[in-house]
Amino acid sequence: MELKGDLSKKPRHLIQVVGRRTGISSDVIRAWERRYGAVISQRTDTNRRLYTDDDIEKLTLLKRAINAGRRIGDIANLSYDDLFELVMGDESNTARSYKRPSTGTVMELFDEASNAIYEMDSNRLDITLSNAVAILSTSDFLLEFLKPLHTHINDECSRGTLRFVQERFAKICLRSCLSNLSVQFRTSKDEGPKLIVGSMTSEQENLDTLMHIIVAQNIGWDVTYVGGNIPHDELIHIANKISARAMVLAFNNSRDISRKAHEIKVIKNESEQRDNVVLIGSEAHNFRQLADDVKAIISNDLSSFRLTMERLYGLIR
Amino acid sequence: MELKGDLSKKPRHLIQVVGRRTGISSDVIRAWERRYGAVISQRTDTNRRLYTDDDIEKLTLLKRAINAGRRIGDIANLSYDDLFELVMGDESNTARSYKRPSTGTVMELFDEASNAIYEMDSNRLDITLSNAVAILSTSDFLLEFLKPLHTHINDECSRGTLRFVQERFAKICLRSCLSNLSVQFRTSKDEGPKLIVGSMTSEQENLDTLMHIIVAQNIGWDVTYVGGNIPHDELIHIANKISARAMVLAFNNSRDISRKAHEIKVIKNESEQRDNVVLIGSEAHNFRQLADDVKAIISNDLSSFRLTMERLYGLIR
DNA sequence: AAATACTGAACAATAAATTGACAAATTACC
DNA sequence: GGTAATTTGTCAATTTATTGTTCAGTATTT
Repeated sequence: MELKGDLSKKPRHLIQVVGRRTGISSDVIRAWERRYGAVISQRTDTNRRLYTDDDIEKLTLLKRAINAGRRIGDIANLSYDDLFELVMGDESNTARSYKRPSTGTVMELFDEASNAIYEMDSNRLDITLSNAVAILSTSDFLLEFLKPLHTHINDECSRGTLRFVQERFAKICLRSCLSNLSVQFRTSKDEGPKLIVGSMTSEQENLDTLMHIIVAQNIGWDVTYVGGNIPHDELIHIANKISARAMVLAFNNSRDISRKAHEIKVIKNESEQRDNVVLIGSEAHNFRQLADDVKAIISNDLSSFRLTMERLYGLIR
Repeated sequence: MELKGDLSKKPRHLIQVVGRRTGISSDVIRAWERRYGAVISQRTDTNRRLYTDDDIEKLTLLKRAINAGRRIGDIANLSYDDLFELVMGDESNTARSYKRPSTGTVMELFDEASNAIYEMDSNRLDITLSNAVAILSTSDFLLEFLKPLHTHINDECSRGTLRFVQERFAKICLRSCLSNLSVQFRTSKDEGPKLIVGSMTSEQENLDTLMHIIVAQNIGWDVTYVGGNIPHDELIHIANKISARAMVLAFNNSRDISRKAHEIKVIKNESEQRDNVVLIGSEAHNFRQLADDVKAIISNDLSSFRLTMERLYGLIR
């Protein structure tokens, strides 16, 4: 079914909506129009700006170009296609040297979220989280915002500054935000290679695992998440059933190391795709030796996980 | 159950009810009718407005559209279908293609979801769930679709037709859908009375509890959910901290009945709002005697829970 | 009799447009 | 290397449009 018909050509988005979707403030959108004619909107009878879907696309490209180091004055009046070429070139060259959003913004969001958690104000926390998603790029959101927030919560809690119920409350909100994000990513048109994510018996669910899922989806993997406490034979079953190209196992609990090690071996042997098992989580390091033996991969943090999954993705494609 | 049966076409709801269901104040509903002809209601012989279920649906969509940044004047006189497209586009940040099955009865949706679970196809399950949300009214979605699906999963699993990993996979998808829905409901400006939802030590999180949360939000409660395994003193703390007007406790585990009974008493005594404690879940019946003594309320199912919470909401307002 | 609902008008709050100014950062130039 | 010019995001002041809320007066329901 084609959605890109009439609708996307129709000017129908208010400037605030465009601002929220592109992460560009309304002031800037207007300034770009005034100064460079970047995107010239239609107007309503009463002079309100109305944008098309294509306008939003172009603004998003402009933002990406700026992130890659371009200056708005130089690129504002390029055609969409030229802009697209430009961005593709820039992003492949500058790889990951793009400019981070000013630390001020992240700090403010962080403080806001932290206060909302302390006050247990779920509305405010939700709003702050979705603002952060809107303003930051996905990897900044995870690496610069959510991951630090998560460790902050854990620290405060073990220090006693945060009560148990506050921790639980916060984590439920974060989980909800992450699973929300994950669903949004899921509905992409072309199906990527399948990835199973889960963890074994005696391993609970964990927010970090969800963050890893987002990263993998961001790369293009089609993720199936099965949660924690899954017996290894069940993991093998689902992996074969949906023909997964890789499996991610999360370890955050130091109990039963030897049993888990054995089960990892079994998974490697019995699973049809033997190559790609990735171990993540704070306790994954326990399997370093084993990983070498059976050719599993260990990823210590989100960044290295991204690299790993990008590499695997490239190999499979 | 017939989806668009006779009942839904019959004008039968007073404006007050519509206001509570949609979260739009009666004044605003009238203003929308007068100014933009948003929803033109039937009238009784004596000029009272009467609304159909479909009217409520449309108003709900209008509210969602406004949440997404639309202005009522621009969208009020769109048809239901156009409005639907609009909202779907707005709520998914990227214009993604929702297919809208025109004849999606509950049964078809149910089968589709059930198959997706067998196949462990998370994409299909997600899409089916969001279609169900879109097509059905909130209470139909919960009562006629999700609740049956949930029990179906449990049945199949205990019968052995469904593997453990399939159950877990399905429940994670449902949880994600529910928490997504809950966040969507949350973003209303006017703050309702606060409600704490959680459960005590040795009580795990449960999908049914999430469904109850949606129902409460639907009525107008401002829900703070803290999950399972929360010690009773922590529950008291958060209730007082955010000045909750009521507390919902979920019981789905038959262990430690007497300890829990004692803790309920403590909560009733020490909490500042003593009147409103509601016990839900499959094991809530164990506290029938106690509930009479300390004036707590027991709700066995979603429907009775809705009534209870509507009554409480009315008392507080 | 009290609560709820209706109408129409007035009011208040919010959001947007326009214009101009400012400051931080970058670039150009000597 | 230092200074001037340019670029560009942000903000304030003012005006207009939109929209939720309130109030007064009347009618209906319980």
